[in-house]
Amino acid sequence: MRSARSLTTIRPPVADKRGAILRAAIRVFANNGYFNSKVADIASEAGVADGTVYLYFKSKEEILHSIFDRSMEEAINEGRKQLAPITDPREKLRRIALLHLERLGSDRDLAVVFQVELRGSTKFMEEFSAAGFAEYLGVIRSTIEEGQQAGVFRKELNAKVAAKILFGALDEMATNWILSKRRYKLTPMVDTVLDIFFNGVSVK
Amino acid sequence: MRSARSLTTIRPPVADKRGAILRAAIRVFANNGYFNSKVADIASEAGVADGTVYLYFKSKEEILHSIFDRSMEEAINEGRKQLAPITDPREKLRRIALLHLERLGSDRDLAVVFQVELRGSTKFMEEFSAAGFAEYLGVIRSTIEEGQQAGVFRKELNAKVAAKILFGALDEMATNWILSKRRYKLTPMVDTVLDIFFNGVSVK
Amino acid sequence: MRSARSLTTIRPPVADKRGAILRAAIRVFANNGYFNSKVADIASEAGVADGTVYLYFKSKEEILHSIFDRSMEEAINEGRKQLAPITDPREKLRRIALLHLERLGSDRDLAVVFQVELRGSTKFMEEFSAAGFAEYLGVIRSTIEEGQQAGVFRKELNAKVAAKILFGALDEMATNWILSKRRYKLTPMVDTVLDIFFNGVSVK
Amino acid sequence: MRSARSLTTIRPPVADKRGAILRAAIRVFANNGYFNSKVADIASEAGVADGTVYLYFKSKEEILHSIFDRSMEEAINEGRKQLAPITDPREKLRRIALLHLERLGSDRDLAVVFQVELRGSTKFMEEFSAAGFAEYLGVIRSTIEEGQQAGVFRKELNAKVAAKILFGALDEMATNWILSKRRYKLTPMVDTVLDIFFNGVSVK
DNA sequence: AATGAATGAGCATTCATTCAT
DNA sequence: TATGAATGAATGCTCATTCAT
Repeated sequence: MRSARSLTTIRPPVADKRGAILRAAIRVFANNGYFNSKVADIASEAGVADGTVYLYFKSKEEILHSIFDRSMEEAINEGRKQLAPITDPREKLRRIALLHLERLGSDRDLAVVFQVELRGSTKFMEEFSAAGFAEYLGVIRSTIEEGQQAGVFRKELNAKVAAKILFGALDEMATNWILSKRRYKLTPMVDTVLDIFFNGVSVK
Repeated sequence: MRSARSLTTIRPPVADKRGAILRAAIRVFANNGYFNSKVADIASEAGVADGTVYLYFKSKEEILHSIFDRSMEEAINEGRKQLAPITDPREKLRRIALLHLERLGSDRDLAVVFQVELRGSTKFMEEFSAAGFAEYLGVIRSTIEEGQQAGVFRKELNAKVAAKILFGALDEMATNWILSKRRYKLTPMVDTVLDIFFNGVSVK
Repeated sequence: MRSARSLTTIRPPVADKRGAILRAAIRVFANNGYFNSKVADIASEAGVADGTVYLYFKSKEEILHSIFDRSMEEAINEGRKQLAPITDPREKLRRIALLHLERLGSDRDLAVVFQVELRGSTKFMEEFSAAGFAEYLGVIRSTIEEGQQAGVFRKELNAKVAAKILFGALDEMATNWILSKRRYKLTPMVDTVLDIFFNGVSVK
Repeated sequence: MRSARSLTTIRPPVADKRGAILRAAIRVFANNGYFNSKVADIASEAGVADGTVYLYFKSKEEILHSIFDRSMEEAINEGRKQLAPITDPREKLRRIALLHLERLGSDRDLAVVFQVELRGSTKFMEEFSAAGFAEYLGVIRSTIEEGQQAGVFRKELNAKVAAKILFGALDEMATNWILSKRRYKLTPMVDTVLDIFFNGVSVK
């Protein structure tokens, strides 16, 4: 009996296999790139058999999508929670920027997947754009509009374009941080970005 | 005389095969993505045999690199020429931004390759970053520094970070333009970007 | 009970896939030559998918090596067993020669691979020479030396050269047998070869 | 006129291009093996353009055949000349063996082609066997028969098999010499081979 | 649910050969 | 004769996916 039981118990109870596979995929994609990563690599990194991957994901591509979806969902939920009590548009944008860089800065592998691997296909980029990203940009945009309404940001500015500018700046900070050989903290970049951005969009 | 002439004209004057292959590759990569593009597709698009591709390029990957190299070289040469006579830092930056968006805006396929396909591999991104891109960022940065020296831009700003912000904003304009379903002119975005950026970095 | 058994038997018992592939390769190589044989041919001859070949062998070349290795190992094991009880040097050599021609004579395809395909590359020949072949020649040689010690073979002869002569003679018998259009028994050739060889090396 | 003339003369007068290509092929085949040798390699080694090769040979395979044919023809002509004045069967065999090893021993590359490259295809081996080789073996055989008639070689021996034995021994000497790392003279091996062979076949 | 052996479509690259000059 | 750019058929190997156990 004991032997039978131990046989089952020897293997660590990888309870959340889906999660394990997803985490493994992030690591593998970050190291080799999506197209150069083999499903077998992901499986072995996750400690499961090749076939098991297909019990949780329909295809290799779906894994990439799931990484994006899950991360965006987490980020958006966390974002909503943190933004809820804030009313000052400037403060809101600061929080958004901070969350943006904190999230990427705290998980380099995930950041690589987001900044590099997810960009490698127009197909994905289009969906990406259509899905979570548009929503994200929308949040920035309406916060800017709030600021315009409140009279702190210049009314003549196109809020959508301004939102893209802020996003583009943050995005570039993240990409540069990943590619840089030097190791520095990503979050502090928020200050310069917002210094320039706020000066740029504020009413004098 | 005519016959002699027609002899030369019979076969379509694919004189510049290397160029033809490069142009074909841009189209094919833009449509299918680098990894989903077959060398055979490029060859047939260029109107040459599969093997001919390998007379001009060592590998599929080298084609991608060559696209980048050739385009960057052109852009840099053109840039130098246009920037030479300009002394005002603001004007210089405007010219840079204009060239940036004009170039991408005038060749959607090339833009797709630059904004999407070239981003899909850390390996390439690192080289990219190391090579032309670093130089490009350097030009923006030193122009900003000139502005700081001249007393038009705030001295306390980190010029390198400011350069990244400007680049990131322009880059995002380009990426959004590509992914957008709506067809609009890319170049005019320069105005908003610079409006905000200049207000952001200028001494009051 | 029977059903359980039949479950196992339904799929043709290609139990030993590795062995099946090896046997198929011998047939294919013998018919087309190594360089003209496609991995796909081997796979289909073995009744497996192309990719399956690569589950058992790293490359086409490794298949050729494995054929050699496995056959040599078998031959050497069988040889050791049969030679062990024999003490008379002449008798030993006769046994060696017999085994040599019996083995090749009983599997024409294998013989073709050994006599023809394995010869077609200096690279392989060198390894071949370095590996099993040198050992094989060494056995013949030391048996001849035993005979010299025992006073039955002429002491002034270079045993190594004598060994090569015997091997060369046997090898030629095998090659001729393969290439001949006529079908005859290979083993009996041993008698003439040894008649001449023994007369040639013996003390009068 | 002078200019016209010099134009023709500038290029070194590779008068015998066919021969040059053949010699180049021997070198290339010996170094890389027939299947790994590219026609382009042969052309460049011969100092001609790729296409030129096809003005003298129908195909890559024909080059290999021509190497064999030309060498055999030379060998046979030389052999006939040298054997003509000899009447003693023993002396004749000695001359044959000597010519055999001298020829191979004096041109390692050619030897490699003969001992290794030409063996790599059953197809060729069969033609080889049918063509020059059968004739060669026939000469040895009839010389042995002369010896039997003359009462110096044992009448009960099968002359054809005896011929193969001698050939096999010489062939093995050549192959071993090629593959050996040590550098030694090939021709002296004739002595041991014939010592053993003559003792083996002679009437006591 | 889990396994991992088996599958087979897919593709970059090579190279013998041709042919316009 | 000679050239060498162009051709395009040919193939070893990979890897996402399936499925019998």
